[in-house]
Amino acid sequence: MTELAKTYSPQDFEDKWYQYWLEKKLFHAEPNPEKEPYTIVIPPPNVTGVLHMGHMLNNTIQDVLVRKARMEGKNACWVPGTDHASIATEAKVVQLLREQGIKKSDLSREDFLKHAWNWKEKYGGIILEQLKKLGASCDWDRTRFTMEPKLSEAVIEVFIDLYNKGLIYRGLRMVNWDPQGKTALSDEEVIHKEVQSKLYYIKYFMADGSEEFVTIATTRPETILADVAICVNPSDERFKHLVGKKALVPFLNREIPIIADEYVAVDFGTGCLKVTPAHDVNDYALGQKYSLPVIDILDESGFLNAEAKDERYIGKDRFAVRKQIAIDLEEAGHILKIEEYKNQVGTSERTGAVIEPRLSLQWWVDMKKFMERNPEVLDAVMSDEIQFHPAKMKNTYKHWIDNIKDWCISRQLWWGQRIPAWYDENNQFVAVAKTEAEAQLIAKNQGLTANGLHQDEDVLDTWFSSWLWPISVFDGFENPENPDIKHFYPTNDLVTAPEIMFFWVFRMIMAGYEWRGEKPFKNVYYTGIVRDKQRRKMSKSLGNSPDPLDLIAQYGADGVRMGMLLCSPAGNDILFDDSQVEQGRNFGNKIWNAFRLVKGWEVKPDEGFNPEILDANKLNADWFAGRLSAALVEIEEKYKGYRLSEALMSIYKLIWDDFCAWYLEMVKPVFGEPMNESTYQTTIGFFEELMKVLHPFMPFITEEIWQNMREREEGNSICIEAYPIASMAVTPDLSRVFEAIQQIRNLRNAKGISPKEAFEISIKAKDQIFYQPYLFLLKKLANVSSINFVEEQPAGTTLLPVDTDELFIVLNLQVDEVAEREKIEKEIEYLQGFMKSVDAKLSNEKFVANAKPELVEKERQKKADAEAKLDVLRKSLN
RNA sequence: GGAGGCAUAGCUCAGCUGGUUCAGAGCAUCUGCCUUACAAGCAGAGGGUCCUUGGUUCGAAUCCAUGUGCCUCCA
Repeated sequence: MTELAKTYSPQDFEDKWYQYWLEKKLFHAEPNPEKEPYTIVIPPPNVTGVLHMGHMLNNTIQDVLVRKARMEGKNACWVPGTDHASIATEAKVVQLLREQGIKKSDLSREDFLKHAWNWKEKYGGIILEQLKKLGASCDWDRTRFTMEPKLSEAVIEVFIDLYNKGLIYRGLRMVNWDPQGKTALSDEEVIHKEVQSKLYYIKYFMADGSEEFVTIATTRPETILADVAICVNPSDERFKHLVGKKALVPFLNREIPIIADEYVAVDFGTGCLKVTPAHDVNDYALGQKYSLPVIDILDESGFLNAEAKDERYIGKDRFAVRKQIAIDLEEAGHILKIEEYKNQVGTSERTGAVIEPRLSLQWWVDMKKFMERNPEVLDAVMSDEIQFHPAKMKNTYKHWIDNIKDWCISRQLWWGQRIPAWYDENNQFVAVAKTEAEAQLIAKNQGLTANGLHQDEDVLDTWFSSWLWPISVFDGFENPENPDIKHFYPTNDLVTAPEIMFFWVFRMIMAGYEWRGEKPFKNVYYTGIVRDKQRRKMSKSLGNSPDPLDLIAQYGADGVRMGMLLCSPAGNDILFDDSQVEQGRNFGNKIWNAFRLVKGWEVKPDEGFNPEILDANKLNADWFAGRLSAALVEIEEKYKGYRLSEALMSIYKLIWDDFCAWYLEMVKPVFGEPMNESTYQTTIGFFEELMKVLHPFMPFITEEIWQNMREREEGNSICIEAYPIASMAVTPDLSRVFEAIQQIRNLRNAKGISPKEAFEISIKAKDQIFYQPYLFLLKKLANVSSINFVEEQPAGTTLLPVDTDELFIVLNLQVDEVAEREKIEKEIEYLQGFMKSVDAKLSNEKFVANAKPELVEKERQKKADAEAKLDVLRKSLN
């Protein structure tokens, strides 16, 4: 490269370098006993997914961690892949088929799956391709899919294993039913939303023909058709006389008993509860307790079935019936009143449909028993064997485990691993087995003859695949002793969103201990949720989410990565705004131009240079080396605490402020002059180190610059360069010199004096020698033409206090004496206040007695410094 | 209804086991600069009763309690 573009344009090189990295296989890892492994498994995005801002954030963080580890010489392995997303994918395929005029019900299971696989082959990899745009350094040779044969086999084996251990059972229970997806959902897949609805007050007349009635409040009037009882609190005086009597269900005139149970709250609604065991979890429990019948009036689509009895409603959707029955009840005089009411309604995470509690036969994991077998699942997190970042997430984790419920794992779908359970011709359960033949064998061994053996029609919950991910991607079920799993497991870091702590994180920990006897990861980093400026969650339906690929096209992947990470401490939501990405892009531009400056220097051997320049540059380099080391230590600390935003901010300031604003200005030759060889080399060396430190965050620009700063051999890359280590060298402290420079610049600003106009200055210093090496620097950066040392303030000069020294400037214009005095007086006032508080402390016997000695000493030092400063200022007033 | 979290500059956040050179950073704002690397820039400046009220302490942004307001999860 000879000519560098004047502005940074990431589009020119980002794709090129990504291709290069792939070609050189820099992201591929094989087990290597010589190297310390560092592993991350990606939270597999849905095959149906397209990249959104959440993915961007999440995967950028993973990439930062894995790139840093790789540069540290670890055997870094980031395993990518996707999950099959049962409901979402099946819904997509059904939709696609419908557009082609094909109904799912017209297809056999096999044919449907063929369509589904076709769909997956065609669209399933999109999101992984998008991750490449972002720079994700995944080991693509290891890409896995939760429904590929090996992983599916693991799922089936795990199911059988758990069944044999007595941890899985089949049971008739109330489940969350998605009438649109026509499947059961786990509790975690139900999203509760507040909705505005109506509370209907309905009269139920007594069966004895009297005029008496009870009033019941409900938001779901259509369910009265499934009522089997009315329940009141036994202590409720209003209804005591009615307990044991019977009431009539409106329209149906079914006689239902009035029972009493503590469950009913006296002060809620009317104090009377209608009991519909088939359509409410709590009612179901009540029904069980009092042996009440169960009348299920809804079919799998949420339409009323024949059990509803009333012809007006049979075959109609529940919401249509709700409207209609309200009108009919009103006309029939059963409605006392209707109130506006806010309540929580469960909706399906995938389809958005309103969930119906529904009684159905499903497969469950017995979580309590599981936890009894594996107490480490909780203990490991509480004891920080597995560390959560931020740690406060531990509370939530514990609370959830303390209230754990069984996990419903069957789904009434086709896309997924089919449950390996077998039934006979009467649909009686026979066995859990991998194949029909094995099931037959089991039956025989139990002395059963199983005719018409057939497999369960349902598939397993997608999370029942995902929870095995850290093990299954390394084929740890197929061959638990294989070199991959032995080397790469347990993994190091997991980066995920807080809302899937229970869906996924918790269950992976369960699986880890159950099948490997070992945690699946050492650290869990919870990202925030990406929101817009109004704190709304970014979502497709709101349309408030920018397309990450558009952003990358506009600002470059580095800019987007930087913009996202600058404002996203672990566990905090990120309020996304384009301006952040702009800041990232601007930073890229800054680096780009610094590189242009350095590359543009004409370099000549040190011989023949003014020794003053050579000496000064040597000092400059020493100073920056010190800054760099200090920053490296600081950055390392932040990494250790998973404070990536802060680490990035430190790097940002190191490059922008220390390197560009100070160091480069310090060594920059005057216009037209050459740069001396040794300083040039040192500077390039610094630049190289800076690029390495920044590389995990901004992989593309750092590679581009790194490749161009020196001759590189084919196949080399900054990706695999050694990460910089802090040195211990003692370095000059320039803070007083910088302060002097800033004071002078400040003065120019305040007085409106051009930076081009050189000043003559005098210094009254405690230690003149100190300044000697830096006079050249002071002149250069503050545009000072001459410096001399004095004992007293020369006449007609302005004083600038620098630490405890005094700086005098010859100003060729009228000084505003009054303003000047005011400023100094203000400063004196502050220092006096400061002194007072320090004195108060020092004269407080209890403080001197109780505080640590070094603290007291510090206070004394403060006092001495303040006194010296006050001295300077007071003198300047005279 | 239950559990947890949060409250510091206009915005987003730091502030570790209490101790005024810690009230701080970045962005935004304002002022002055088209100073030959960068206007995607340079040099500066202003801005906060650390949510309220109590308490513990020699000393509280920091610990405790109360109230208020927001958020998340669960029912």
